[in-house]
Amino acid sequence: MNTDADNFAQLLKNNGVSVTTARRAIFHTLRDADEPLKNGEIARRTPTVDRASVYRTLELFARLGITETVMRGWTPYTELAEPFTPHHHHIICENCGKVVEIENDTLEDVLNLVASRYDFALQKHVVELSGLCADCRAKTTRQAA
Amino acid sequence: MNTDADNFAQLLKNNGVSVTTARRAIFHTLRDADEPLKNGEIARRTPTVDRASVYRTLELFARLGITETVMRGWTPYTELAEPFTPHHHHIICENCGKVVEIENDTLEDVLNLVASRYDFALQKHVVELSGLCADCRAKTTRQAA
DNA sequence: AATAAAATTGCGACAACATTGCAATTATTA
DNA sequence: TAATAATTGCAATGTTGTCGCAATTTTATT
Ligand SMILES: [Mn+2]
Ligand SMILES: [Mn+2]
Ligand SMILES: [Zn+2]
Ligand SMILES: [Zn+2]
Repeated sequence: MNTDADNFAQLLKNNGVSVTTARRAIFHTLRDADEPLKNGEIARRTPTVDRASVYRTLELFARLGITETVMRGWTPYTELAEPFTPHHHHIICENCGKVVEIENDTLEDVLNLVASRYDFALQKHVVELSGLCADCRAKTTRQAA
Repeated sequence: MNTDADNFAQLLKNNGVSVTTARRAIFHTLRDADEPLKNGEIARRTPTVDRASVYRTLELFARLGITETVMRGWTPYTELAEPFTPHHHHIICENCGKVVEIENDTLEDVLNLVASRYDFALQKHVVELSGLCADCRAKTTRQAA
């Protein structure tokens, strides 16, 4: 049986880069978070690693596909990707900030279809939805009355 | 007949904010661009307006739905939205950087469906695809041979 | 286990990006 | 056109991301 940490180390080796304590530390920060984090927040939660190294590492992780980065408002958020988290997207409540993970095969299929219609071989995609959750809708409706 | 500039002024009035030269200038910069721009680039292309005001204005525009902001790499890009541009998304070639605009109703439908499945009333969505365009695929294949 | 070579890190300085309070200016309303 | 309210520029400051280089850590080799 393989732990995530083992797979992570293996992945680094396969790509010919060193397995270091800094990289492990940042990986753990990401592992512990249950939501995408701002890059600065990753640095803050990994005080043993210098900020410059955090950025270099996040760039490496992104290049190796260990992480994905999405935009919210004007801020990039990073979280673990495919090998360490099932592929998913997010829908965020504009009112209360609640974040729900989305998994939907039809959506994935349509994205591939669209790409091929424009003669592209799809490699990556970003999908971020936002709106009002059921709770907030209920509250808002009540207020309006 | 209504020009975009008229509609823009009207939209501001409807929302109870002033129609100013600074706002018009930034709107024109966006109007003239044929691609999403980095926020700093918007400031550079609108030298008559102070950078601080540019940011305040972009925030206002985003709030009123005049613009949309999408993330590329770790950088936010802004462009005009719905009332001033037909709703669309982008697919970008990872190799040559070519940007193609996407319009696809099925995609829009699926997004709404997915949102409602998670009990959200969809208000906004970000979709950005990337991969290899036909040209770059052809070149790459040839090289591999 | 010890060593040499290579890769990564931290440091410190810096540049770019973004935000803020407030006085001066401009837009709106009457 | 005068009074009021909203917006702007300015200038200072915070935040985020980048870079070169010497010190440290990792890896490969013995
Ligand atoms: Mn997907
Ligand atoms: Mn859409
Ligand atoms: Zn909510
Ligand atoms: Zn291409």
